[in-house]
Amino acid sequence: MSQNAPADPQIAPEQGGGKRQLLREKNRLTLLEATLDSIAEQGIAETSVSEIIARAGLSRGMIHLHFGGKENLVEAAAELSNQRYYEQLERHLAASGDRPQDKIVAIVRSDLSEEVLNTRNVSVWYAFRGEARKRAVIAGLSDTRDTRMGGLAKRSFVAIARAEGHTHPRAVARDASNGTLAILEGMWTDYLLHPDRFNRGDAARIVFRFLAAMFPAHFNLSGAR
Amino acid sequence: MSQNAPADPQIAPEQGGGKRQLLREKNRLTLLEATLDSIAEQGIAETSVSEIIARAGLSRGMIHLHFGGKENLVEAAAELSNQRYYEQLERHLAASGDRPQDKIVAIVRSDLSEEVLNTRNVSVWYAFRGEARKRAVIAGLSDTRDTRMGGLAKRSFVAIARAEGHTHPRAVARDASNGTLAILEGMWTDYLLHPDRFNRGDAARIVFRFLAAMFPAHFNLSGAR
Amino acid sequence: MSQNAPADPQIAPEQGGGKRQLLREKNRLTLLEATLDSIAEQGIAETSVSEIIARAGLSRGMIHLHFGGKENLVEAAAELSNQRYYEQLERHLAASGDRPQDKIVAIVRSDLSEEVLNTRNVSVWYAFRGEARKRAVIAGLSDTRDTRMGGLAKRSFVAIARAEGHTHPRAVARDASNGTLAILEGMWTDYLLHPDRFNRGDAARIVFRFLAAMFPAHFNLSGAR
Amino acid sequence: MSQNAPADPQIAPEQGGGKRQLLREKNRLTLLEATLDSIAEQGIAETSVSEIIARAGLSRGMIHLHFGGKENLVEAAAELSNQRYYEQLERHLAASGDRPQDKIVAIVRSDLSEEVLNTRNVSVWYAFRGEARKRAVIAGLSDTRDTRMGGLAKRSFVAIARAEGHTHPRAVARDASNGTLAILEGMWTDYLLHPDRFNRGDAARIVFRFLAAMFPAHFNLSGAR
DNA sequence: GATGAATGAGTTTTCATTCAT
DNA sequence: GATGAATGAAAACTCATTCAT
Repeated sequence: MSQNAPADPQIAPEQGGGKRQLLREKNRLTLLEATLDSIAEQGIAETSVSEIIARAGLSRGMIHLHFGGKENLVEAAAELSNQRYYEQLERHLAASGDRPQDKIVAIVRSDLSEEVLNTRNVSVWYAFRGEARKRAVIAGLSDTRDTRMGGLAKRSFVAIARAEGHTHPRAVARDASNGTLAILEGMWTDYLLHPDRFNRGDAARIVFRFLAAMFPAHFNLSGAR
Repeated sequence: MSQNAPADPQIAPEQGGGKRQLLREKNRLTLLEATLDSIAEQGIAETSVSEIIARAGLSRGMIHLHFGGKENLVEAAAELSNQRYYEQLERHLAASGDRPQDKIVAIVRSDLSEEVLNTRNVSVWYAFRGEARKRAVIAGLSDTRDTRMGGLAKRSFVAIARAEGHTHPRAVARDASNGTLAILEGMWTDYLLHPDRFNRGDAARIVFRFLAAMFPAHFNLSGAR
Repeated sequence: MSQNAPADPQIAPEQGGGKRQLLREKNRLTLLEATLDSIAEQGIAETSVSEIIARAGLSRGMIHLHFGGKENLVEAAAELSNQRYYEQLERHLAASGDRPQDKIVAIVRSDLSEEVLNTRNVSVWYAFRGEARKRAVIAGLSDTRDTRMGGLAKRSFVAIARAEGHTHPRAVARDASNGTLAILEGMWTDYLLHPDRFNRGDAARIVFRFLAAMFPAHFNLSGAR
Repeated sequence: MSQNAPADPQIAPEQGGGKRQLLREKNRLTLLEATLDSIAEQGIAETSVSEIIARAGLSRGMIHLHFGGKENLVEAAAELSNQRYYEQLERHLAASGDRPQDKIVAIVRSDLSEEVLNTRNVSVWYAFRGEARKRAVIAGLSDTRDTRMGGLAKRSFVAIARAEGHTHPRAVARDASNGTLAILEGMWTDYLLHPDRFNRGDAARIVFRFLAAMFPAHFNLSGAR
């Protein structure tokens, strides 16, 4: 039953708690990963406490010990998933050039990268979306996305639209920003429903097909100028 | 063994027969509507049999009498929702002009219309999406969408791309079709997460901003030429 | 659903009810047979009203119309089964000789005959036995068996024991009678548990092996002198 | 998915461990006894989970915790009942002499003893018999009986038949063995249907009346030479 | 008289949570 | 701190019976 029982905590009782603390953190993470795995594979409804602890190889009580209940655990898992999404985004942005079109390209590339757009993430993402209406915490995560990513995209597109000489650069930029993020959303749905026939290259080309049409001086089909 | 095979309503819906049959059909529909209401408001996980019958004002046994179980009921509800989506689409298509751009406009208008894109539908839609990975029937519904709607969109865009003189009209059309449907998907997500600040006009304008950029001879910001 | 619907009773409404009465009786019997079939194949617990009407091809209400409820139907089926058992026994007795050993042979032959000892009957019999403790009516049926068959067997053995010159013919006869009926019971159990390897000839030989040992002047291994 | 795999109690029943494990085992047994009581008094069909937990004074969930469902519980109860039957038999055999006729006497005595042949056991036994056709596990228990007990009886009778100078000792022994076990079966049925007028002495005498007739040098009416 | 849709009490089962060890 | 046996409310489902047609 407890083959994966964590190392005996009695081993170093007066060492200051450092090891203990580390173990705690490790168990916490194991539970979160097990939860995300289960949600990805079984869906939220099928993700029971028993399922989670079986995957984590930890004891039943641990969920309440660490998270105070299943609900909190699920929300923490949503937050973890969201946080990882942003870490990837920031990584891509950090590695990108400074021109506004570089930022847009980085956003698109990140959103379609294997690290972000994969079966597990997409499954988890849509499972949480299905819960968004009922769970404030989960709904809130998407807002963060809007704020951080939407703001950056919009600012970038304003610069691009100005450079392209549009008469109403702000209006164009707002639509371009919302539209780009919407297409990316749509690509995720496509991946969800057809993980086998989905193709990252095709997805990127579609996005840039639209962007190139709108801002020919800044984008082309290959993804970046 | 089920008490009654859930009678196939298709068998003899209009053979006169009478009040009995009609009432039966009405009850069936009441259950389906109650299920969709509950899914929209509580999510699939919270949609219990008790919840459904309380909303429907019908008896507990009826769910199993008509559908053979909760699972089948939920799937039938998904099918009903899907079917209604298509009815709206066909209505818009029937009322549209015959030019290819008219068809695209009809698709966009239908997808963003109040009858289709409303809180209830979007909630239900995303709840089902969260189940798609686990339920073949529900996943299948989206395929239908691809087939019927995707096919029409693609054919329309091929004609448009040719008329615009694109060198690779089929490739352009394929991307335009997938991209347009992807944006619409994204708009639905936007509506899901921000039903209050969502604006149909803005959404349509964003779509047509992209389409106008790509096919300036066929689309403009007002939605149709 | 009602493929086997009985002939329309409206056909001959004022013919004096003769046909109607006949149909009633036929439906009653169809229900009883369906009940016995179901009990034999599924056991009493699995024999639901739905199961019975599906087998009988009759309507749900009919059970209450004819028997006033499932319980009565099951008891009527038990009585029918019991009655048939006696019919076979009487047939064998009527066809037998008049000597006491002929009667014993007839009882044994009847009890081990294909018409009496077959899968359906044995299954039904043991299903009812399992209920005997709870259902007075069913328990009562076995008493009848004791009375009629036990009485005949005992009287026959008294004559046989006297003829064999036993010192306490009544005591011997009582034991021989009870013992013979007990062995036959045991043979039924054997058939229940091993219908494939059961052999009627072996069963008869075992009975007569015991009887021949006890009353060598009246019985031998071939079953009758 | 079950919350806990129903822990196999064989795994570590005597490893010290402690009160926890002991209590668990006690609860398991309490459930089994309550089940047997209920089956004996109400029959299998009336033995609901509610009935069992009311008798056991334990919680509803425990049945699924320990056995994974009612079906398994009933089968475990059948096994327990069977096992106890064998324990009594072995006890009688161990206390018996070594001569073959002593073994036969021990089998008969055990089968008719108060510890084995009592209202509860007989009711339970016949309830299970009624299920044998549907439940492989329960049917299998009777096979064990055949194997262990039938083998011993047959071997004993072969020795007896040889000593009595029978020309075909093996054939005689086989019939004597099957016949003896069949009579005992029949005695159980008699007890089931007439627990009040059943008399152990009479039952034993009937058995030995047959055996004495067949093997006069080895058996007499008092039960053993 | 016959039908079968409807009922709802009662069944089995699930599962987040608790808490003695 | 960690464990996992125990709990019991609530879930899905069954099914004999009723009764409008």
